[in-house]
Amino acid sequence: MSIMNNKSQKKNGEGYSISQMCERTGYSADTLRFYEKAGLLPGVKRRGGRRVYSEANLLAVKLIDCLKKTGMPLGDIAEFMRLTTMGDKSVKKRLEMMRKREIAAKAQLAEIQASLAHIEFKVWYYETAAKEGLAVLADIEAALERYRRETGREFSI
Amino acid sequence: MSIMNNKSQKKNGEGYSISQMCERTGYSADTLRFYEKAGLLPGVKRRGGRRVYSEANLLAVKLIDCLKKTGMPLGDIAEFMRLTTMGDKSVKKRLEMMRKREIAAKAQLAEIQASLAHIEFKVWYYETAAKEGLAVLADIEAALERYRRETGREFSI
DNA sequence: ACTTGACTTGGAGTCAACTCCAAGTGGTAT
DNA sequence: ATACCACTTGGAGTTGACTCCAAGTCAAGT
Repeated sequence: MSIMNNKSQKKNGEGYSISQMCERTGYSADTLRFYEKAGLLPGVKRRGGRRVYSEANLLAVKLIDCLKKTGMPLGDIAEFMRLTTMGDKSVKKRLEMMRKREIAAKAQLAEIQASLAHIEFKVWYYETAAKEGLAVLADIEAALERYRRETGREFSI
Repeated sequence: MSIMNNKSQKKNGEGYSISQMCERTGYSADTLRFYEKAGLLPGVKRRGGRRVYSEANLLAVKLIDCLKKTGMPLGDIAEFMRLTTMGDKSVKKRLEMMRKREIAAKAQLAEIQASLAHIEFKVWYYETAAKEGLAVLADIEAALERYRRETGREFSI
């Protein structure tokens, strides 16, 4: 329970340790190190050999998380991050990449929505089968028609 | 240009060849064989050693596609497909699995929407940077505030 | 009968994205 | 001073999902 002494005063003046980054991002230390090695996190500083992450690094990890969720490969993310170290002359390229990502994300959104519609039909199907048995749903077209009637939802396989 | 003879009359009376399945599903022949080996497609028939896929098999592949898109591992899909071969006594279990999938799909939908919001901000950010330079956006909080003002969209990192 | 081409099998190889390990180090607490 | 523990590195191993290959088979057309 010590007040900081002369030397450790600047200890936590800036930046996060790797374990703090794990808490804040949900990524494991191994993964954060792996990302750095793979070029996804350029410019992580060291103090006494240890990694010290900046606020910008934290924002970068959050962006990586978004890009990954829309299916962007780590190699492409690394390329993007490399561009961010190049200032204004890489802005056009970065804009282009983000526009492509926007399209990809919208496409993925549509896919998941279609999948969800299918799964919701399956839930109804098995709820009905649990009550009435699978036999009454044997005719798939009739089952789909009944699903539309009962739920008001539009769905066809 | 032959009319079917006595023997080949029933040739295509029922079912699809593997190449027809590739066309209809977008999956490669290797992948369809791999899925069968992994237990995702139980009950594929043979004629003269060759696979003959039924309408039910086609529907199964379409369901696999949905489940995969919501992030379900192939092992879990195989388990689900095994249950579908067991009739009414597996309905409760199947319902349970589909309800879990519904939750997973909705969660994924929310994630992609959040990612898309982030990416749309980035597109605006680089569009603005392309016109005015990165310097005017250096203060991230100010940039976010300007983004909300200019686009009417809600977003914060 | 012979060629062609789409199919079969088992098994090996590839790829992305981690995940784990062993040996060593630096700052803090007793 | 010593022990502790979170951290460091390079590199090997794992997992999931394919993808490719070699050798063989079957049915249809010439």
